[in-house]
Amino acid sequence: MNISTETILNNLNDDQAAAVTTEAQNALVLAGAGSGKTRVLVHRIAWLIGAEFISPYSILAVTFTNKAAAEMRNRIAYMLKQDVNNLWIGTFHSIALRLLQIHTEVAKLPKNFQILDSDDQYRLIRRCLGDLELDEKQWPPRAIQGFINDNKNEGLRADEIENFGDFNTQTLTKIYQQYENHCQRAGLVDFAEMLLRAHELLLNNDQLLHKYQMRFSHILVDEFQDTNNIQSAFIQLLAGKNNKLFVVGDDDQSIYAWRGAKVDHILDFQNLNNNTALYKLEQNYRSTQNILDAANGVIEHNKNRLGKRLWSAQEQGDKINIYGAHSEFDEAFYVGEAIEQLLRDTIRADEIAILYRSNAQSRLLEETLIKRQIPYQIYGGLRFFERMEIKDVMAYARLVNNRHDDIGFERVINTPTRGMGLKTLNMIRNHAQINQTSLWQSAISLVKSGSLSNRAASSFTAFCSMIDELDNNHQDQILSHLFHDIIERSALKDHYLKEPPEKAQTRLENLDELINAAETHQISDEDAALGLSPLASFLAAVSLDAGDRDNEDEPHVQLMTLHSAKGLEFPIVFMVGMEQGLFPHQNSMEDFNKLQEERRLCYVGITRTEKKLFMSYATSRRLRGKITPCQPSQFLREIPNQLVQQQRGNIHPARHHRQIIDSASPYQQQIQPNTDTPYHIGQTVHHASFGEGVITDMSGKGDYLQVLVQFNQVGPKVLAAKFAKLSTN
DNA sequence: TCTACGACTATTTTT
DNA sequence: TAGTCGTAGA
Repeated sequence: MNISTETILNNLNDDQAAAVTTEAQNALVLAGAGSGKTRVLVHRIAWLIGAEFISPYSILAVTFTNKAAAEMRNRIAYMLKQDVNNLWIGTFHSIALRLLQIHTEVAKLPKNFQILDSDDQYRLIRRCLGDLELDEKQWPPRAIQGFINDNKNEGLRADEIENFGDFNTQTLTKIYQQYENHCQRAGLVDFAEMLLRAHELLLNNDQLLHKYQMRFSHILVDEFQDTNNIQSAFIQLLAGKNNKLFVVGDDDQSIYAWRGAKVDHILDFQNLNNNTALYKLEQNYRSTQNILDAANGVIEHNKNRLGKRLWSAQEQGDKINIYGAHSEFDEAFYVGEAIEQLLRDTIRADEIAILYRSNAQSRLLEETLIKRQIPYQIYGGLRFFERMEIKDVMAYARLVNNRHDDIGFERVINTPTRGMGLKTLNMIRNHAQINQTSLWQSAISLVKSGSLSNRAASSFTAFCSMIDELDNNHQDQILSHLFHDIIERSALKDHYLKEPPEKAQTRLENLDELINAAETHQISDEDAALGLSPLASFLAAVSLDAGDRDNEDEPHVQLMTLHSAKGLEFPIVFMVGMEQGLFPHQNSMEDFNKLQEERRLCYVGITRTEKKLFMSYATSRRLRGKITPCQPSQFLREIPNQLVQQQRGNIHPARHHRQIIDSASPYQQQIQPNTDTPYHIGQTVHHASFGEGVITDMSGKGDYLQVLVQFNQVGPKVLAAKFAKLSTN
């Protein structure tokens, strides 16, 4: 080993070093935001290999995203200056998948089983509903999807669900069962299934369990606060009584309870695992003290915390800017203006992030940035491998790989249209359902028995020979050739070209990108060892790949939801839409636990900031088509007052809407300079539905003019003058 | 098979 | 308001 222990401990603070060198069997590292969490994990693994001489082969490291896994692997290799290929490091899903691939037979899966993404899963569920002749109105596929995944995350199979004679649960369970049968027959594995089946694989096979328990003497888990029940059970099972568990997490950053993550796992870790040493990392290397104080101030309103208080050796820094806008337009204008100023002050665009609670908020901000010609990049939305054209081509590829892939079959049997409409497809489905075969098989036998219409029969025969030919021509195993052929021969290209030119253009570009991806796909040693063909290896890799590619050429302002900002950091952060009902979100406001999660989300947002934080809210906003008066978010008030620099407005709850009277926005004047309004305070006005009232307050100008009207019948209302059509008699 | 229109809905998302 | 989705009708 060519690395000294000093090198490993170099540049670690005392707490970090203590965690890295722990001799306790188990360790729980509570790592606050920006406290060097990944660093500790990387150094811990380096320490195990370099100082304790543990073989990389005996180490398992688990993360939640591919990105985190890749980063960790690189940093370890860089530090140790050696290849760490035999170190198992990956996401829960990729590790589970690997186990299933190695032990397909024991796991009762066909050798060429396929992965279902959530869109595929949704389609399959709808098909199951059709099989069972259930009405989608009464049994919404989305809800069923939730039911199935929730239960899988709890480790429950359909036959293990208690229904207590409840009809609802009985039906849901029946659908779950039908879905499971389908998957089993067609060799399909969804994301939750991967984890569940990998867990069962070890749980039900003492020999295998023993083998892996003997192998992985050291198990490390990142983002432990985000584990769901099955993930936690999997880790605990693998760790057994004797192996060493090293988990890192932050209870204050748990923001995924709504998808099954349980903070309890981190809260209970010490009780569950004897000999656990606790380490807290509270020194933050990212943010100024003011930002940390603000974050601390907010998160302290939560109960049941393990308790941490971030501090920084950095300067106090700037105060937090809070801007009270009149409307979402005013807010966007403010953000645009502020960003332009920052860019003039030599801040690079990619040093700036705009964070919001929900995706819908991005639109107006985008428009503003476009207008000002500020380059930006949006995170989220459709991922590369989820795009329609990509999934279409992939479906052909899946059929080439495995004719019995029903998901692929359903997707492209009539795309582009080839005269195999709903009627034919239903016939094929029924026949398959009765005979328990794949759709492909079913279609072949229907053609043989002459049950299909001539048109359908001949078009299926043509489809068949196309897939076969693609397969035959692919004997050279060069993926890019295959994908090129698929795109040409399937007539998909012409199909997309019928769309509006701009759309078609993007689609074709994406297809080129897909050929690129195929060309650069490298089959890993493990995949090769498993005997996977390049195609099979590519299909599996794609299923687990979010496929977001970073935009490198020019710096862009980053726009994303607060959720997707987790784990990232930016010198300048804008948190917009800080309003009751939007953030905290309406659906989370009444429930204590949900509100706490929203608060943690706010904490995550604030702690993304290195230097300067701008927060903003609007006193009125168009929500679901309706202009709604809004109150500043309670989280704004939880920030200690002395840290705040209030740009305009007042974050304390309005008394009789007094706050909208205050100074007009300097930014608004630039939109609509000095437009005289036809209204004045004290004026009597008439509204089509609210009736007669008196204007008691006004703010904004021009298109953005808002009036507070005290109506005789319905009381006070804030109205946008432009839309309210008030008559003044 | 394609188009048009009405109904419905509207947090957060990795794998 | 705006976008998606399913169905009716040509």
